[in-house]
Amino acid sequence: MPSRAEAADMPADGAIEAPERLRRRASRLLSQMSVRSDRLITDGLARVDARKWHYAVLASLQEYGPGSQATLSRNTGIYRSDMVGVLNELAERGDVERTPDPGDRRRNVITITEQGRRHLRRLDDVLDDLHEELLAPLLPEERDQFVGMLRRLLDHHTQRTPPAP
Amino acid sequence: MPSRAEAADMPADGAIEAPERLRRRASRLLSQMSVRSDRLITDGLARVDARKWHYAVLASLQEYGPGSQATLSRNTGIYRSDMVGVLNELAERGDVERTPDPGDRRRNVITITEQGRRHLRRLDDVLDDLHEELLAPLLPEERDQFVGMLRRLLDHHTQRTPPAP
DNA sequence: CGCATCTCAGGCGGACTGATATGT
DNA sequence: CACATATCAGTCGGCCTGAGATGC
Repeated sequence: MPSRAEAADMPADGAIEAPERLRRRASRLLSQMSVRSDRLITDGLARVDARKWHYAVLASLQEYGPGSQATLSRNTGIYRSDMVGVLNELAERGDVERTPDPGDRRRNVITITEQGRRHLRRLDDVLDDLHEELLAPLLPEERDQFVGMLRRLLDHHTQRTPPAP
Repeated sequence: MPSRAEAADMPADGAIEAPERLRRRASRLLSQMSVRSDRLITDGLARVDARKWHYAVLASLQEYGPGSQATLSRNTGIYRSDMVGVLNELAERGDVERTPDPGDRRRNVITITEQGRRHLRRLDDVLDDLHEELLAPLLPEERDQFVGMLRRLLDHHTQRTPPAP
């Protein structure tokens, strides 16, 4: 399935005009932009028959080496429940191998294959292009600022806040 | 129901560490940040028994005056299909009134009530606080930059791109 | 006629929870 | 025993499609 309606139904697209009040709220901009970004990435990866979860897992394996599914889950932000399916797909494609850990028989050790590495390189290129499109309106320097701010925000909200001793 | 697990299951939360590669991708940061932002806002509004859609509709009515559901849908980005339910809730609470348009009998004219205006003011205050929390790590000047960039990105990706004559 | 409006009924995928079996 | 791991089943709300009834 390629794109979306493009027709006489959508509200957000075709965006005639939005109240200035709403256009000031970072939360709204963030969620709307996230939807569009996700679409761009998902569609773009679909064109080369890939999914973003694949990229996340392969990148994590490349960077940290083989690991258990739980570790992968922590590194990528994919729920353990969902990780199962992602790894099934990747294993089916021959991008990773799943073998029991001899040292801890609860675990599977996931290893990236040579083919997985090739695919990762490919996906990195595709993603570079897609991000070029995504961030097109920003100057190179602004892109860095933007990414930097997002990082800081994310880090801040990723810390455990509740328990204050 | 208030918050989330907070316990020994989550992957994204508790974020031990994420591959640098993934932490550079604006699309990922965007979507993760959007999830957290959404949560903050949704939970915060829930505490005063409100939902973000309510705010969007009330703000639009306040800014542009009474309108049809289709217009509201275009202004807020809420699908017409979903608008029905949102307006039912708002009407039930007495924040808006839905009356048939005498001039065009297909339409309903939605009008904000005095109570709706009060609630909108209240929600604006709540949202100010929540955004203070959301953007806490950024300096005031950076917040403006951040919002400005998001706007530019959103505007860029909101234009109809496909049909190039 | 073609088009817009309101409504309901549903699909789809992502973020999550819970339970279970296994093992440390 | 408390805890971690892998798996499966299923919930929930957001985004979106489609179709029907009414009216322009």
